[in-house]
Amino acid sequence: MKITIKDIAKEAGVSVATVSNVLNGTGRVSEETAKRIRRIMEERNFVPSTLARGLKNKNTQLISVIVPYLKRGNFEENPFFWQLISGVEMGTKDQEFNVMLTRVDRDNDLSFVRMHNVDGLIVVGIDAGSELYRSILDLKIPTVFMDSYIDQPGIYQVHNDDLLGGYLGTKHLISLGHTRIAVVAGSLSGRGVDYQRLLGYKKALAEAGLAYDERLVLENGGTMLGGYHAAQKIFSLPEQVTAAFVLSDIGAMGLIKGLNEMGKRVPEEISVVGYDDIFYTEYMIPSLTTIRQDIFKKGKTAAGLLLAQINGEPLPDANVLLPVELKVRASTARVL
Amino acid sequence: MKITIKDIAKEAGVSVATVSNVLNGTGRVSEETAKRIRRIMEERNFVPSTLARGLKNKNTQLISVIVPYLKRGNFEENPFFWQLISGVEMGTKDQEFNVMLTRVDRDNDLSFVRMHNVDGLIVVGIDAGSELYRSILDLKIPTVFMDSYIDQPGIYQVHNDDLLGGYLGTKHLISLGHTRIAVVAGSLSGRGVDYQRLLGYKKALAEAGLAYDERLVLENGGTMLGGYHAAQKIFSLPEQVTAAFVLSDIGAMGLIKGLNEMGKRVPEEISVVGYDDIFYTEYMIPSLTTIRQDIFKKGKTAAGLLLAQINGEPLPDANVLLPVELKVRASTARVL
DNA sequence: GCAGTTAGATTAAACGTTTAATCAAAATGG
DNA sequence: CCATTTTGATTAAACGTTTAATCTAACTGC
Repeated sequence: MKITIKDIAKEAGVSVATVSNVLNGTGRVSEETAKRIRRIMEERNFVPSTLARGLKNKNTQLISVIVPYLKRGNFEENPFFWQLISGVEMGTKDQEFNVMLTRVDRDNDLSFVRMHNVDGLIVVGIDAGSELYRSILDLKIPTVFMDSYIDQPGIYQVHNDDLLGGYLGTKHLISLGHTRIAVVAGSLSGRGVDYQRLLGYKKALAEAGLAYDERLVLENGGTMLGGYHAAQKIFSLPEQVTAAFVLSDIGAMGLIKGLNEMGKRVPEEISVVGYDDIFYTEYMIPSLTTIRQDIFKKGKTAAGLLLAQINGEPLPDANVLLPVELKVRASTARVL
Repeated sequence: MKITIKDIAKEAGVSVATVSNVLNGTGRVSEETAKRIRRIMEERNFVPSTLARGLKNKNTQLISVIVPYLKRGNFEENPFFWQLISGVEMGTKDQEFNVMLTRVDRDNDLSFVRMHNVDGLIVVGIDAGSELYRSILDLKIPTVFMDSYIDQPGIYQVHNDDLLGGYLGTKHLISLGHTRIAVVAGSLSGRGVDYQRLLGYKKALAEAGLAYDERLVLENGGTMLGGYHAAQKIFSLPEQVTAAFVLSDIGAMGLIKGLNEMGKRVPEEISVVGYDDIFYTEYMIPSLTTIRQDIFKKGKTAAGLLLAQINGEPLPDANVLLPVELKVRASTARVL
């Protein structure tokens, strides 16, 4: 049924080794024979089995993106991840790698990596203190970490400048006259992206001579629903805030909806800044002021780093920091 | 390095065949030996190589979802696909299948299927007249088609009741007093979902004694931007419409944004109905009246059908029709 | 006590590649 | 013209499994 190297060899009247050699450009094969073999492969529509190849030389052209601990829905609702994965996919395509989708649950089960002999891993937003992190390192396969701020040498990492992002968003609000600015973070446990962004927030406050008030910092789990519920919380704060910096666009979407239902007008009564610049920001009503990070590019960069690692190429930099940018749209306004 | 069946065999003092037998529950192995082997496998954290397995018995526990011809961005922006893929993933997980992500471009390159010995395919929204469709059938591997309305026996298919969806959305608008209802379809070439939904639209019109006016039917390519641009088009129609039925929520999002910018108020001046019920419908402003199809379930169903096919189980039905439901929210109102 | 069955294992081939080790013939050089 | 090198190929082992074919010893029934 399936056409193998053996069939090609027989038809060309050579040994399988010769076919393998033209396939890989190894060994010595006369141009004449090579041409003939190539023609036959073309005709017969031959595709070498990655399985057999992988078995022999331990590579499968398969990489996997791991997004730890995200509950169902929680993962799907956030375009961030999809843009990321899409970027990864694009970054691997030219080298004929394929991307396997894997959600790793609390069970920390990574057996799929060895089962499928995955060549490399891209891990998003993991806590360096977690058991999963240890397990991943134990696999000893090429890995690129993303959005994890791991403080350990020899680890390949990709980040956007989260501190700067936190700073820019806050500064923008301050420049509009806001002084009481709530922060709605996804999760502040660990030393991840939100922690960095909060550092940026603090920095901007300090620069403007404003005091940091931790009561203004909320957590929403990075979900729409969390953002939605944050609306009420924001108005039960000790002192009235005039702006909110939500550390995900998805959360901002929920928050604005909540505010809307409470009769609070954005941006007239309260300004909102998001984070990520997902597809929908321009289409939201009002369109969302946000911190843009090029997620697609981030995915592509991580893929590049991973493939270089897999191919044993010398890496220019093991720690890539990508830029962020403030996108001012209609959800922020000068304070009255 | 990697621990194989051979290592287990040696440690247990048996042959590899015996280990393989306890692994698969085949052959005859005394309970005593089996226990010992199982313990050693546990201790050594043994994971059998899917590669070697696949090579021997031609299955790889790998399936692939194919979404044909979607341009970059166009794919990522629509949560429909992610929900679908997520559903597929969930539907395969218990059987230890993994999902490979593959975007097939105009080049119709399906070589990854044979390269990785993919066990089965889920194909979304393909045109039965296309070359790609032929190529897929030529692969002769288990396949489930989704949203494709293929008129050919022996093909496994999953749909939501698109005709009913088109009917319900239209009827809802009619019941609110609307008589001039624009349709913004993604693409009406071919006999796909939008065609079916349009049939439903026509049916509802006919039932209400309203004439079908094809000038009211627009195409937006199923994108946000397309929906956005449709806003102007709608107001250049020969006669004023009071409602729009957009055949994707994403498109509706764009349309509402466009209307908003034109100073048209939704739903006061124009009602909008979407289609899909993606995550964001409840969070949109106004929240979107739409036709709900359980996309996640659709993915899961397709996965079930595919796995049954792969496992050679008798299939209850090769043509599954899932229900749809009208979700009335805030984007539709009685005509003035 | 013996033929026949059964339980519990082993052997070896096969899956589709790659690759190191060989080999034969042709080309080269002095 | 012979020894050496080069060219163009082949052979065979290996990768980690599965599985049909065997084999041996123990058990069964009469």
